[in-house]
Amino acid sequence: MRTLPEGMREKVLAAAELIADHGLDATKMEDIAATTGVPKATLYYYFEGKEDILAFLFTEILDEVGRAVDNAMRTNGTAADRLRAVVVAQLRVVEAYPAASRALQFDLGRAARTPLIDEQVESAYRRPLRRLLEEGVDDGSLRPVEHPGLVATAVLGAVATAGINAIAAGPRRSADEVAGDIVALVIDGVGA
Amino acid sequence: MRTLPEGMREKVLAAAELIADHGLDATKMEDIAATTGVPKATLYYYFEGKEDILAFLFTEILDEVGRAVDNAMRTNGTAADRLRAVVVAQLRVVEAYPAASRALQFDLGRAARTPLIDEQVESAYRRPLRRLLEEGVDDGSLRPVEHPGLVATAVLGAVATAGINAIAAGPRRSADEVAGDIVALVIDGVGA
DNA sequence: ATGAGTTTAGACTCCGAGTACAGATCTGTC
DNA sequence: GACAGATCTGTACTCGGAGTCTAAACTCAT
Repeated sequence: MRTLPEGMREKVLAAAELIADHGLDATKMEDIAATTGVPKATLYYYFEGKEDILAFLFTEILDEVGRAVDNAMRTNGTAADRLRAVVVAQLRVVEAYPAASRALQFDLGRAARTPLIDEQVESAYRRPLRRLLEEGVDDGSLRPVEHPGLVATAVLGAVATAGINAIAAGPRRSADEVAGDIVALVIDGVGA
Repeated sequence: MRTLPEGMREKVLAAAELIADHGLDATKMEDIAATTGVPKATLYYYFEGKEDILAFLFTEILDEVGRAVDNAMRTNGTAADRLRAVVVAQLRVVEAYPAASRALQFDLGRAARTPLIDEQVESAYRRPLRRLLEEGVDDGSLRPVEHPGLVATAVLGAVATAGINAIAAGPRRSADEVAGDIVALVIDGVGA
């Protein structure tokens, strides 16, 4: 993928909606050209193909998540406090990029097969969560778990699934409205 | 889709592995024919097309989840007890159908866009969870949450994501090994 | 004005989904 | 056994869309 010129980024981001609605394979290059306003030949000049466009969209949103999570990790307070902040940060990105988030969930499988994307998911989502779980044991704000990696994956699944299906789709709630329940689930569970 | 004759079901289930590995669109009808041993013309005799085969796979696994969850719901004990049983039941199905589970996650978007499949996800996963959350408030075993539907989605996301990525893929742990951490997360959270 | 990089239209190749159909094989019925 | 109908399968076909190629137009620095 060539580096995009001024303005091209925003145009191409508009393809997210299309892809989220129909899935990548049902989306024709012609359609992407039509909705983004970037001619097909130009798309092929900048991107390797359809998958590359999808990878670009994912990279954009995962970069954003990475930055937001990084900031949340830097706040001071207990690990539990930072865990709350990380979850809220992730939900806010879903709110900011609803179409790309939906596309990401829908074409997750493809995403996971691209090593670069996979690594981004790892570093933006799973690794920080896992680190927090470990730090929380040290500072006493979180309880120890048997498999931290597994629990990190579960938390990621909970936040992403709920976020996407309640914010970017379905009831279209705000991130803040959703955050309470999700944070409470992660920290306290649903037990009485 | 015509009703399948004796033995055809098992053969076609073998396609799950293929689809889970490469995704549906990268999987050629010829490939499915080759790995299942069912000739392409015969596949088209029984199924409308590729999507129909995928829908069949999803329906099979979702039926299974539906049955397992149903049984778990029928056990006696508090809502919290049954919630534990439901989560374990869902993890066991992932363990029993790893390839189909991976395929489901891989082509999640397609599943969500197919009304019949979507309804099955709803009735096998989300509705029971939501009902348990409500019953748990009544019997005092679970705490009330603001949006039960949202929390049900989050729990589904946690269980499915962790199950698929730790049982059907990645570390390939057993359902029982994974269940402890996941159940604990859902009921008690990770807070100290 | 020249040349390098960018942008685009349009025509082309190639692959794979799905179709058509005819022949083969199986199943029951008289 | 012979026939009718359904089931099964090989082969040849159409058609749409991904990606390629080329050449022309346009931009912009020197």
